[in-house]
Amino acid sequence: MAELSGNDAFIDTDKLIFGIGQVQQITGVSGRQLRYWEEQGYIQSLNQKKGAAREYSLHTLFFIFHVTRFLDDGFTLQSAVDKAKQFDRQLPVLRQFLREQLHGVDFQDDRSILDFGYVDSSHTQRIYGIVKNGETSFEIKNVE
DNA sequence: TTTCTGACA
DNA sequence: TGTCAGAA
Repeated sequence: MAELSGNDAFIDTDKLIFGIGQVQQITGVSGRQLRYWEEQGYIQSLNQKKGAAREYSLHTLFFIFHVTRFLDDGFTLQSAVDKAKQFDRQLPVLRQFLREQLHGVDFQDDRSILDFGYVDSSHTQRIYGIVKNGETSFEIKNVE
């Protein structure tokens, strides 16, 4: 039985690795830049062996993608990296919150309803997240 | 063929 | 940063 590290995901994302060529195709960042970014300590590749072909984790691939987004927004490389790091920090928290508080999703005619369960321990109100016409909102309903 | 390092414009 | 050379 394969062992899943990190989280309880069905796919062991730690085993999803990409070569520098793949990262170039996916993110649009040149190999020259990737090597430079690594040299500057902005990103990290898996095998730090000298002369060996670089490999990047899925996490790093995401990180690089986010950096390019902030770069496109006009940030300097340094601040784009900082922004990407901040974004990275949010992911575990967002995952945990959704995993524990999102009880289900209902699809109705014109809208989707996310069930976030009871508002508090009195169990008198339930809170829902609404997605309708590309807009989102909350709704609280009494459940006597 | 692809990637690596180092170097130059 | 792009690109080129010479070596894995």
